[in-house]
Amino acid sequence: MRILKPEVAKARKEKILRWVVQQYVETRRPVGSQMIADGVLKDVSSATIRNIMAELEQEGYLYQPHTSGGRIPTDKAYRYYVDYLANVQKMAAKEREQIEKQYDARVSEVNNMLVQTSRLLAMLSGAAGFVYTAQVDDQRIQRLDFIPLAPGMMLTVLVTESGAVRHWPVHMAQVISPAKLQVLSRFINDEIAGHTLAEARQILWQYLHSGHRELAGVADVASQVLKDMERPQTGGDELYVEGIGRLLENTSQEDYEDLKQMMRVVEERDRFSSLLNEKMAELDKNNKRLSVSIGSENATPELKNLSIVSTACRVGDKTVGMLGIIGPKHMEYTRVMSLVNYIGSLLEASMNTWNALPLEDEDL
Amino acid sequence: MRILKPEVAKARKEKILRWVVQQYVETRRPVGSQMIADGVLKDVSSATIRNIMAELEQEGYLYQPHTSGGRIPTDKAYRYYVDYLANVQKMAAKEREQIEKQYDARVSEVNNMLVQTSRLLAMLSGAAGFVYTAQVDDQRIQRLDFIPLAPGMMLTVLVTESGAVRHWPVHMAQVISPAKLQVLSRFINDEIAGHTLAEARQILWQYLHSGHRELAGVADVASQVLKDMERPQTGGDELYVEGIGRLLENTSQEDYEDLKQMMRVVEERDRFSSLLNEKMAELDKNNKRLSVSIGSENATPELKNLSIVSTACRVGDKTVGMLGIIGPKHMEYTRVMSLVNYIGSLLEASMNTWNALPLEDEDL
DNA sequence: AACTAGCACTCTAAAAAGGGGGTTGACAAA
DNA sequence: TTTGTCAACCCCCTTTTTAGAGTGCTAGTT
Repeated sequence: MRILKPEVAKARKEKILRWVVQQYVETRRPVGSQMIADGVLKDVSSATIRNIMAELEQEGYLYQPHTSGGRIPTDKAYRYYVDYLANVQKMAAKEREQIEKQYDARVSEVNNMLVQTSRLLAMLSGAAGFVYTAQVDDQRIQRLDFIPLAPGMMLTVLVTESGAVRHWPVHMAQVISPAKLQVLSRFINDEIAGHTLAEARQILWQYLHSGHRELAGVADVASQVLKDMERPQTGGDELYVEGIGRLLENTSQEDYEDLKQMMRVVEERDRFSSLLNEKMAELDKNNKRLSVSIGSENATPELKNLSIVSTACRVGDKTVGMLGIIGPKHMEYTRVMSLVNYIGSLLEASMNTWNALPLEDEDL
Repeated sequence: MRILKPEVAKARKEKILRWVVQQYVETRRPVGSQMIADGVLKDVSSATIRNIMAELEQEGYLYQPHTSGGRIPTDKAYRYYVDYLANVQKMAAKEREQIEKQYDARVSEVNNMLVQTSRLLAMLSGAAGFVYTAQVDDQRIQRLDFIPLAPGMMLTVLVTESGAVRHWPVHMAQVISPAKLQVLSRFINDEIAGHTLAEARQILWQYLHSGHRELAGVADVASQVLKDMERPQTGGDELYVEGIGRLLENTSQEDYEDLKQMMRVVEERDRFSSLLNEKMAELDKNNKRLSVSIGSENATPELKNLSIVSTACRVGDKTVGMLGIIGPKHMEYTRVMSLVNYIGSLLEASMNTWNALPLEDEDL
């Protein structure tokens, strides 16, 4: 009689778990003991494996969709797989290079960097890719300008340090002269560049109420602008999702229902963006970058059969957005994780170079 | 034997055709002679109807998916239905009112009018809604401004008369001072407001080459700007598509394949937008507003099982974009057509009020 | 104790078989 | 020109059968 050392037993168990996950991801069929015995544990009989699988089922890593006919991984299994088993491999250098080339080509050729990035994510992952830029409220402002459109109307244009541009029309109570707008714009940009929008409001409010002399002539306009800046949706967030079609293609009809539910969540942008905001906050708290939410780990029950792999984007010390992919629970986590990770770093680099060259004083 | 007057015969034929279309749209099942006899032509036997249907099949309006088991309308039948049989009914006043209320609520509350409009289209039609704004090349410009970001970089912001805003970053060969940008911006806006982008290029080029004195100090910047304005994608088009999820929900699994193909076309924005551009040109040529493309009438074979109902948006005498819905071939054309028509008029009105109040000279 | 072999049982997915319903074409009669 | 009738047809739905894969259990082996 042999007594198995605990480590050996554990290693074998993990090996089986990993194999079940990988096999299931690949074939989309429940995995049986026979298959494992034939495939990866040739020195052990299927009966033994059955016993171990029964244990794994007890512990909540596997379950049988029907009494007899193979087992499939639970969310807990995926989680374990992602955390312990899928060693986050660095991407092959040549693959990295190829991605970078595609990225550069897209970003330089077309102006909308974010859309292009989400498309690239979708293309390379075979799932849907998204890029999200958070509310600009607590991002540092690079410029804030006002473009006169009509006597009672102007366009406010805001540029953050990460290069995000927001613009929105503002109806003014009274007629304002472009000259005044220019004075105000210059004043504001001198004072608030580098501050967040929230701080900017504060600053402007103080100057206004202390009767700052530079603002004397334009107090009326300034107060209008301030009022506009206080509207809740000023500088709202932006969300791009691309490649839903690709997701449809890589998904069999069984998952049709899941996809419909996902679409419902994604198309109600608010739902999805608040989800991402939570993720962002959590990553910040734990000082991590990459987040993987598997099935029921998602806050939204509609996504219980999908997974989201995402990464935070930071400019300076601020998290300004997220990007990632959303796809079926049974995805190639290792590949997708490194992909998201890498493209995230590319986008982050783009955003950071954007404000690498601040305006010099003498230019102003 | 009775001899039927030709008009009567024709009327009956049309009645049957109309009924087949409507019935098929409603039930998604092939329509048989019995059903017609029971439903709408009670004074005629099913055998007679069979004969007439055989004729209709000969003429290419109906076809049988299998030898025995009802007939379904061909694209030609839908076309006939749309052109002659579906009298473009005006929407009921109370429905119009309701739509307008929703439209106003959305457009005033959130700043992105176009996204909101396409969502509304999707919601009310049960299909996917889209709004497209064409290249701004031949739209009249309201404003063209330059925002300095860094010594060698600025953001160009363009506002058309229809209120469309485009912005793109420009890398400058040399360092430019914001002061120069302002001079240039003022000059440009004085000269080109009301002209198209193409004309603006022309004008700027002439001034530059004739050594206009106002441009003397800023010639270097001006030539850079001109160069940028000549890039082909300057002021490209914009396309919003919303409600794909809704389309999924209202579509049975039979059409799964069609939807995937559609997604492929729509997600390759260029494909879809060039399609829309063709439609726009055609509408302009025939001086029409509403366009209905049924199945194989679409230029793209991938859309052979879908229909597009769209309408042109004009500001002044220029067509600046399109909007509409894309959905299954078997849709309620009458309803959708009047819906698209009406929402189109709402958006057009919004765009036209945008520039109702031009800046007065003394303000500049 | 740990593993294996074998067996009876379970369950599914796919194929095969069966029936009901509705349709068609043809033809003869009105 | 229209109608009534009828055999043949074909789809779709349900039921049955079959093959296959997997499981749990038990007794035996190492």
